[in-house]
Amino acid sequence: MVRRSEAQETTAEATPAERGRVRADARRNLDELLKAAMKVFASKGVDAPVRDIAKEAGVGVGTLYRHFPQRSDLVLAVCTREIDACADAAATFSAQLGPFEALSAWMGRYVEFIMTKRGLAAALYSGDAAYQGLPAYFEKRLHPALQGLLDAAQGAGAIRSGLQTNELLRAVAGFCAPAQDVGPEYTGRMLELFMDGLRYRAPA
Amino acid sequence: MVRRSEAQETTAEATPAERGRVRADARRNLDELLKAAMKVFASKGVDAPVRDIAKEAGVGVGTLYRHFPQRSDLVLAVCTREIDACADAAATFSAQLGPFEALSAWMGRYVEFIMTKRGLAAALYSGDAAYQGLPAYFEKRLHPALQGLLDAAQGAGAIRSGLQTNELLRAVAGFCAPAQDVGPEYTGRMLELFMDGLRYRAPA
DNA sequence: CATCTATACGGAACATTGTTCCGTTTATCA
DNA sequence: TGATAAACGGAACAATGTTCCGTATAGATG
Repeated sequence: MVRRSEAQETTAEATPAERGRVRADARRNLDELLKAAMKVFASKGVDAPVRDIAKEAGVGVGTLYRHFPQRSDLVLAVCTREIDACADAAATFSAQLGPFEALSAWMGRYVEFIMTKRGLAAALYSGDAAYQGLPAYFEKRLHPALQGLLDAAQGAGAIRSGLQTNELLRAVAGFCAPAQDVGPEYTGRMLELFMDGLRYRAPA
Repeated sequence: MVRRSEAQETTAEATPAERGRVRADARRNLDELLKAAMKVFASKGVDAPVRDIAKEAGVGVGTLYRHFPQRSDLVLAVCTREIDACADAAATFSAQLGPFEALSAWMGRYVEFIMTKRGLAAALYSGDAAYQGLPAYFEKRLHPALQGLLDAAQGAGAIRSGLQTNELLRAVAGFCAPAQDVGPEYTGRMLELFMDGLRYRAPA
């Protein structure tokens, strides 16, 4: 059980990637792999075979393992990427919509994110050391994103106050978890209910 | 994806086991397998290889599969058994200890149960159809067990009222989940804190 | 443009599992 | 004691993560 991707390198030699000179095909393949993994994970869950991902990316398994020494590294990379995307969507919605609509839209986006991660919760709770850092990253990126939206909506008097940001994230993720077989209408209805709850005792 | 262990048999023929005549060695091996699985799951987590369990039981894999057609059936059997044991402990504690002490002791027992199930949460959240029924069984057995202890302790004025039984079960399981590497002192301290909370505003 | 070399690539081969199959053993009964 | 249905053991198969190494190529150099 060796920890990879440590912060400090023990050798003085820098790898090519660290010197900033990466061959074009290498970078292209890395992108293809991430795209492919995102697609395959979404359709077959995070337990999908590596070979499927390599094939989808039009690449050999050797190449996959060159970029992601362990299967879990790939899962990690995809998750990080999608957490980032979800967090960044908050700013977009804020800029384009009113406070409550932005909040509501983001919650929908968040539910979408959770739903594409069938089996991820399993990995997180498995105690596998490879995923130890994920919950912290999840919190680090998603908490501020939601916090901003909540503050704006509360400032506008659109929703009640006294809400715990983390609890909202957890609750929504929670009621999505058992929704794997029941259709997407379920999560839609639940989220709507939830959002209505938020504005039930709103000042305005 | 065929559902096994259906309630109704499609054929009129009854298997020997159903007629009540089971060979002695078969029953003995089944017991050995369950004991072995409990031990191996506890030490290596529920992802332990079937071969390890068969070896621990002193039995071939064929025999294991004769009794448990799928790996998940064995996991299921062990879980059911341990849920039962945990639920039954409530009555024992009630009979031997005072209301609060019984509650406290059972909570300790419950934490112990949760902790031995490293990786079980993963299985539960994985969406694997084999484990669909487990959460319901968990609730069915553990909720009444805790409810009785709470009622007794509340009746004696030892703890506050207005508690949601399911929430307590969930919360305790929740703070045990991330405790896989940190020593058992952590869960001990947390549970103590938790129990103190329960009696903080107690009538007596 | 030709050549050279570090880097990356592909996929066969290996290791670790879950699962099946079938020849052998044995408990039970007459 | 012999017959036989039931159970047993473990080799063999299949799926999947991971490693290895011969081959191809991007990019630098002359």
